[in-house]
Amino acid sequence: MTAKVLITTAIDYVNDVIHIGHAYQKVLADCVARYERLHLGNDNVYFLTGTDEYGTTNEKAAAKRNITPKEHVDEISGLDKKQIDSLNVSYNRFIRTTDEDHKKIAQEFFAKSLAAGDIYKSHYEGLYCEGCESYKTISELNESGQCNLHPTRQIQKIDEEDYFFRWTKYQSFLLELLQNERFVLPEGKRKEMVAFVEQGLKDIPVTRPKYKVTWGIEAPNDPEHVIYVWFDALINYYTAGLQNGFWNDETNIVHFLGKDNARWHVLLWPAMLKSAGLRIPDTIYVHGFVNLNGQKISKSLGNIIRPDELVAQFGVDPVRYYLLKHGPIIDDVNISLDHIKEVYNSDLANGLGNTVARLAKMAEKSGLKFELKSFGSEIFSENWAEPFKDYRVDVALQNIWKLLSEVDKHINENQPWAITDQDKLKTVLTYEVDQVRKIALLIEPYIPTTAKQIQEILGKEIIKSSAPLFPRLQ
RNA sequence: CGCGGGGUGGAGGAAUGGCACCUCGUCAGGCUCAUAAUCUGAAGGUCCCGGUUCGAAUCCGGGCCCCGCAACCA
Repeated sequence: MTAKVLITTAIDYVNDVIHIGHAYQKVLADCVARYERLHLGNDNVYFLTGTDEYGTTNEKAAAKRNITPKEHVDEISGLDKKQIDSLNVSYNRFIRTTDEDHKKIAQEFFAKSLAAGDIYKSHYEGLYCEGCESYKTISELNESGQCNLHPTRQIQKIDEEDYFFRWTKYQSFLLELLQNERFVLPEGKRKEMVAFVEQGLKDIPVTRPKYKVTWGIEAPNDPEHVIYVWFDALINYYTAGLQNGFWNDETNIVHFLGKDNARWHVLLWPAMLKSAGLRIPDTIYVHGFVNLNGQKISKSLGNIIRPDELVAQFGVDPVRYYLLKHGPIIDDVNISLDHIKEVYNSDLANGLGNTVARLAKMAEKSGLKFELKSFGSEIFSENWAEPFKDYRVDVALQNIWKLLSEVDKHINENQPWAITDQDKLKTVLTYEVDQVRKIALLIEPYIPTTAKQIQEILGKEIIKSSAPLFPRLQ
């Protein structure tokens, strides 16, 4: 068992503020990070999230708004951070690829790969639409080879000098790496990746000429080039991990990301690390996407929901609870406000909140004292914790709710309200109070604020009832 | 024949050859500590056609339907 763990999310590109789909990933990683902190201790867990800020898109967006790229990315990154904070995500660092330390370390990384002979100069040939001002692949064009959005313009053939990364060199290394069943989770995604490598990789450009893009980290070997945005972005994990003592063999390194990012993280990133002679991550966990009312979340559909809007409506813990229980841990899922409300009422109001309320009331009425006990580390080998090995926070949560349901059953079967014998009453209520005290600990990774509230209500020798934790929604 | 995922009671999800399971909802009953709560019980299901098998949601063939991806949108 490794003693330390580094948990990362993908860093979000700042072309737009993150929405509820991105937020799922942060909450997922946060839940795992909080679990690991309970398990391994705060100092042995490092949790990283942040923003990816370079590239032409941002340079152009800034020009359009008549501000500098830096001003543009500062603004969006700040808004992203606010969204993530609204969900009570306990990152150790919010990294930005424009941070000074990252620039330096990305250049050093690039230099290592260069020294290994894996970066070479060549021509990049591609298609370019002047209307879109972006590169196109053949599949993006219509039958007559024109851009769908600008069919009147002639597609330009671009042939520029770029530095390329010898991705092909690492093909067999990657296949070998993919033999490890824990390298990519869930299982289905690993197989997709194997299939992709088997089709054959192609070396890719890792720099852009400065006369086209200035908003990037300068290539250490050539002041006329900047490092391609994806190459630099991946390095963020190493930037933070290295400086905090989490990029080493004592650390279990886990990346959480969405399915669209799988190829880069599973196939390019390990090849880059290998080339630079650095440690490869242990597990890349790939989750699905969130759909809203059966539709893909997108700007053009105009159906974007921001995390803080949901938090304003339901509260931070209910949103976290919902995402962790019903989020796209493997496959895509569909969410709706009605479903969130339904789950809020059944699991939180009728479930957890009601159980705490009925128990607190009976404990108060009894006038008894309930001694405090502490729970040992053995609780992490119990059934509820098992699914965390595969990051199945949803299954672990179901197991925790089974414990809760057992308490309700126990109350109904023993009818503490009808017990007149004080000793017997104490035995029954003590068991039930202790069970819920334990549950309050187990839910900390999921709904930390509520966990604290329950600990305040029940975590005392003299228990007093209090207002409902989750008032029913009509 | 570009690649891939999927179709399970009213809703959402499990189950990869062996009695179809869970949550929500619905219905009936119990209880009264609790937020119209909670407990017990019940009804209701494997997209269609064919095949393999003692046995198929699961494997094979065909069909219908949904959804992703196609090398920088979690």
